[in-house]
Amino acid sequence: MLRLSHLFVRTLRDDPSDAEVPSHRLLVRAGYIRRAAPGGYTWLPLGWRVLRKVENIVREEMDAIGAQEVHFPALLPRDVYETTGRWSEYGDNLFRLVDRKGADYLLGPTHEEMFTLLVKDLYSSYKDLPVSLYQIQTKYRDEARPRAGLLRGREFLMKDSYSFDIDEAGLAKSYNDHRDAYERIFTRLGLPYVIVKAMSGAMGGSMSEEFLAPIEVGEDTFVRCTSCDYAANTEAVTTGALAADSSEHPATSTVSTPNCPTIASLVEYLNTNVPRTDRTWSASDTLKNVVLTLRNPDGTTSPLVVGVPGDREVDIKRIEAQVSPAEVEPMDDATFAKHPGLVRGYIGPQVLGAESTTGIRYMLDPSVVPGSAWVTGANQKDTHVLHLVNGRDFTADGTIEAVEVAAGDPCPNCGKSLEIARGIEIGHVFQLGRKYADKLGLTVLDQNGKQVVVTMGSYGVGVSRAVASIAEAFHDDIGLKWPRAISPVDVHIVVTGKNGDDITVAGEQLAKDLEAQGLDVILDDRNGVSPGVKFKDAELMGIPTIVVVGKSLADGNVEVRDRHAGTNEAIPVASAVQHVVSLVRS
RNA sequence: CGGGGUGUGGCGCAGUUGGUAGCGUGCCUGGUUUGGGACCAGGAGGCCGGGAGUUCAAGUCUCCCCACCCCGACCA
Repeated sequence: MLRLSHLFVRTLRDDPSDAEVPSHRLLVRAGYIRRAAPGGYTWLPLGWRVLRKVENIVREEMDAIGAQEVHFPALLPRDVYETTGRWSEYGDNLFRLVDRKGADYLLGPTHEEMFTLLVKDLYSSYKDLPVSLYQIQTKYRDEARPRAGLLRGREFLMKDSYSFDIDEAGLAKSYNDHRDAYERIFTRLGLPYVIVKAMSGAMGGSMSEEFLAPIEVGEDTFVRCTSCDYAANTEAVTTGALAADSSEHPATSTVSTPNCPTIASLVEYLNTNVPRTDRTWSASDTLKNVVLTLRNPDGTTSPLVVGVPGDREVDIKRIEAQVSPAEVEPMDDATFAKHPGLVRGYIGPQVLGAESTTGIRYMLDPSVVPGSAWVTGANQKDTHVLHLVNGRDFTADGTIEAVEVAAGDPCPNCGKSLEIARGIEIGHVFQLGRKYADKLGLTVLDQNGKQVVVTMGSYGVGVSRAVASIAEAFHDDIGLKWPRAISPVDVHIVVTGKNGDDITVAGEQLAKDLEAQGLDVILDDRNGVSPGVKFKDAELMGIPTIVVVGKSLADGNVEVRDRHAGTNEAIPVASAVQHVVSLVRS
């Protein structure tokens, strides 16, 4: 029994000034967590209970698919991460330290290497596979900007697991097992989620999906279809097959377009001086050619021009996801000047492409379909060309998903309109493939005695982040509202009487009886605290069922309040225990 | 790393033209209260983020640094 007269907790009347998002504000105000360091939080007794409940649900579901828990040191030697190149590649986000002998160490941000080496250490036969291992441990990342309390810290609790299989079919099964387990985990937590397609990126895998809690304060932007069940991270959105433009277009013509440095001014000029007969020109008739620099992992760079419709923005992150591990940046002025074939503001595809005069690689967004006609730069100042047709008048080196996805874009699955939403990444399932096994030499002998490289999957759940996400999903102006599965206790009893009177005696008895039934109870037995304060605290702390033992005891009743529904029901004292037990167990 | 903001008792804040710090809340003691953050009285609690400077005198002015929050960049 947690007696509020002794529980180590202090609720705050005011919002802490450094907290912005609801989960952060309320978890601090209700006495669940305290900030202890930049991006680091102390878990107080109530918060610790919630965290452990989430952790246990995750653990049970991992065990249920046959995954086995292990525990690593947080302090890891440099050489392990050197082998995979991550000591340098991970960059500033890695916490590095030096021991007394001058040896380099790091605090684990994620544990692919450790798991891979652990399996290599012990297993060497196909007969040992498949196997899935997991850990629930604190991860350390030196985030550039920790924010939003628990949502992005520098130290956080995460469950990550890794599957090891001999072949693709095995990996697919391990992946699906984890995916199913994650669905069960988030369902049990009561946390709404959306599964979105994600980019596998530099990790070199294939299948990758994120579990997002659709919450406004989330940092991830994703799209979902308003009609079918398609959902994807914005970087991973693919454009559906678009029909080629088969219409007849006029021959190309060059026009003088003085003082038209922007798309808007160009369109205005055209409508005034070279109007179309069928309709007016618009930004979507223009082809915008964006000059980028590709920075390869070995340090070399190469230019890339991407063509998109003039009414659309370019999404560099989306491009980057497709050219990974290369990085993409806008071309700087100095580099631009080294390409005399490029005329700033008047770049056209006639001089672009591997076979062209400049030899600069040229890629088109798929929305620039074959056969479509465009207004674009004529590669000389103050001059544009009209009716330049893709395939007739120029050829690109290929297509690349380049435009910033916008609400209203067609769904690649069903063609209806997409919407944009925000979410918190609470889980990620991912087919890693053989990248780590290759680099670290994790092989086993197959049935023919031949060495084969093991294929891996990687699967994460942010445990501490899930606590914050649930707080985001379930709260109101006055406090938290925990789902039963992770509430720190089952029932919160408010006793409004004075020490030793009938009311406090009845409250004590009810608490004992409920506990005897196996329920966890908070008893607000504070003496000399006014009922109003007790009600406010109960609502702030957010236990789903609040029982008030107070003035209605005179009529033989207690009040049973539902924090989620906001209801208040008078229940006879005699049946109170049974009533509450059935509520909690339902 | 760029832009903006804030640092003053535990928490939330005020502090004017420079004159040696105050309010609310919380905490302690005594008393009165007890169904929606009660009341009275008396208390404890502050190196005003740090450093350097200007001045007879700095919370207040100047310079430098640090921390935190927000936006952006970044983010398995």
